[in-house]
Amino acid sequence: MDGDETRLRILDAARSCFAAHGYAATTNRMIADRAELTAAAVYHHFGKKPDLMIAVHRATEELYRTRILTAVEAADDFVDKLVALVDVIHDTISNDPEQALFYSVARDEARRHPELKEIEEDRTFPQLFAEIVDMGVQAGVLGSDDVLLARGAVATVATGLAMLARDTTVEAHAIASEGAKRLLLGSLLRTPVP
Amino acid sequence: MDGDETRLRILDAARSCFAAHGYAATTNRMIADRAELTAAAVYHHFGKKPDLMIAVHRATEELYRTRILTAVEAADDFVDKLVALVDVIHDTISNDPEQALFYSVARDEARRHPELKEIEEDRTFPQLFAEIVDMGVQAGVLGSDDVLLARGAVATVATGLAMLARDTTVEAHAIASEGAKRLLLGSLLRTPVP
Amino acid sequence: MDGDETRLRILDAARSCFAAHGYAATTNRMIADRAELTAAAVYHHFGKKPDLMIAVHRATEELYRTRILTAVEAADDFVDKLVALVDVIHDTISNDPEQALFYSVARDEARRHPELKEIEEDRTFPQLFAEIVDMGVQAGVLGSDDVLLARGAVATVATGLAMLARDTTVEAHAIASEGAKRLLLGSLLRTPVP
Amino acid sequence: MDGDETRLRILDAARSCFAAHGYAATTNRMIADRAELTAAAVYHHFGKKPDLMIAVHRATEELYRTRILTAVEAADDFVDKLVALVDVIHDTISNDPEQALFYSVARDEARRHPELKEIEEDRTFPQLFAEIVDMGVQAGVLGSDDVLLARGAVATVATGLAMLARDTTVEAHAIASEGAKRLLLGSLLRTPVP
DNA sequence: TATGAATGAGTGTTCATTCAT
DNA sequence: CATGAATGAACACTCATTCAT
Repeated sequence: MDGDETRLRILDAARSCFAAHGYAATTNRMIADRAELTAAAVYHHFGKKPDLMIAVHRATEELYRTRILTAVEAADDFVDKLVALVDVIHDTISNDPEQALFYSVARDEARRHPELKEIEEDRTFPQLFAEIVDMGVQAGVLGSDDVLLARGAVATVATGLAMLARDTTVEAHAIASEGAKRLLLGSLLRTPVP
Repeated sequence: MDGDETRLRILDAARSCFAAHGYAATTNRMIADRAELTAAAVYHHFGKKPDLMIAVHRATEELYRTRILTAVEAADDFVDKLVALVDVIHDTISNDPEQALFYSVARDEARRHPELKEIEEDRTFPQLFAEIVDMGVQAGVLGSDDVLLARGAVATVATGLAMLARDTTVEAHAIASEGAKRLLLGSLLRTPVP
Repeated sequence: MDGDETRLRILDAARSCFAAHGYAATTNRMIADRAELTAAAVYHHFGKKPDLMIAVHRATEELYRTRILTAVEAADDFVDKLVALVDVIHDTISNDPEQALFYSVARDEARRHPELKEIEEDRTFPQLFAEIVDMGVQAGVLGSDDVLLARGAVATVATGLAMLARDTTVEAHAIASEGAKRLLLGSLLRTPVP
Repeated sequence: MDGDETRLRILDAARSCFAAHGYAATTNRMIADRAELTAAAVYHHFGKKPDLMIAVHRATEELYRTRILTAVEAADDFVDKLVALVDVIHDTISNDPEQALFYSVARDEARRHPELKEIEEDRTFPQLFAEIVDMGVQAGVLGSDDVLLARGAVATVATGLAMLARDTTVEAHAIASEGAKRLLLGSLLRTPVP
């Protein structure tokens, strides 16, 4: 029996359950059933419940991070990088809304349950956004005194898009994404966009 | 041993706990401890856990509704009514952020737990906003064909302010409230605001 | 408010509930509801649960005892007394089967719950039957060496009729009663019945 | 940690407790203690309380059915089959009176608790008796128009013997069994028994 | 006389977790 | 790698009982 594939099945199942029912209301059996396994098997692979939650969070974040970085690095111009950033966020959310839902649920639950503090303290996205903003500084399109402001702006827009996904249709989200692009391009960059 | 006062203490305690820990993670003992009572006493007054949650929700809503209606009706002009609406929302949220937090948590949990469907189906706020918008129509400041649009706008702004309260400082919320006023006045009314 | 009538209402309600659900499964609230009172009121009149059960038992027995004695004493001949005995048992059971049911349930439960030992130790019926048999001895129709045997026979027939009532129709019970008369008259008495 | 043996221990413990205290007064911890286990372990094997009660009932019935059928089929003549039937009932009851007690308690409780309706609806014994009576018809010793009557007679005698066991000594039960045989043989069969 | 408020002890049940296999 | 058996701690909820009013 393939261990890696099993781990993936468990992660998937756990993400669905946590997203749908929250941390406290999700039982190990629910996850195990969904993954077509025993609860003991879940333990074998991920240990205790908070560990599993953290693992799902890490996996989700890792996936996001890779996708975003890849997309941003593929774009040449910094302007294109920002556009690519918003696009990849929108695409990811649209293709798998459950992941976005899990992500925001995880943030909520981390605030409540001390055992999840690793999630609360996680800095993946701030760091990622800082890296992206730094690209702009190095390209000379962003003033170094605007760095903090710019990071905040990128974070706000990204978080906003993620939150929006909880109640919005795909179409509305697409429109919001367009708006987000305008916002980022228009207000952040020195050189006005044609 | 005053029944009414005890009921209030339980409602308060329950609101705090549900807001802080969510529905599933809140135990009846937590609530009882906070209200300085036994868990059995909570049952004596409110019955089962979902009933208590619903009671808290109803009480919160009732309070909001009364406050908002009173404030709006006290204002003469429709423009003043809108201003009063935003102000009272901001004041309420600033003075007791826990209530606002409970309110949004309740909505989230109602989606997850079928026993709470009474909360999900509650229409207090849409109706309230409809009433307010109707005042505008009767005052002649709102075209009757804009009614649905206006209701949506008011709802969006109100919900937005409530959500904002989850992560924002009081000052930032005050600023956002000002922005909200501009938005409502500028985009809804026939007669442009000077 | 009339205390005596209330006591009767409680006794009635309790008898029904105990008969229908047994001792353990009957709650004080059930009884109180049926008597249209509060559980605390039940306590006011009868004290703890076993006390109430015992009170119902005593009342039931007292009623039976009075009825039976009256009927038996009204008959002149000893033969007529035996006939009257069976008749009054049959009538009582047919008119209020719930009482008969309660009676046998009480016996069962007394064996299980030590708090009810007063019920188990009760000797009302054996004594009653002994009294009746003694009438036969004094009348010279029963030999004094047959006394124990006769008491046993009367007890068996009475108990049997009571038990029968749990699953039988009124008609069938009437027939069984006739049979019981034959049995008693034919096998107990010295002088053969014409 | 043998699952099957544990299940048997739980069934035994549960039968004892239900027989002694009735359904409502039997707690899961009592059963668990008697089986030298935790209450949670009982749940692991049998689920909820009614399920356990039903399982005990089924097991008891299954055992009875097998024993009776085996004994009856082993007898050649139909007369011998009837004798074997009474004998096996008497033996079973004498050897393990608790089982017989459980059986009658289960019937009583099933009438009271709707969750136990599976027990009330059970038709194992009527069917079994019907099968036995059919053997008599096929052997030509019973007229086909007496089938229903014969089934009733067998059922009555069997139930009577079971009920008798609740208050009688083994010796008295043995005598009653002899009487039961006479009754069945004398009144049911065409050919008179010598 | 009758009630509502309050409690402590318990009940059935669930669940995260461990462990031998 | 995966499972079934087992547990301890907890949870929602109930109930008999008391007491002040």
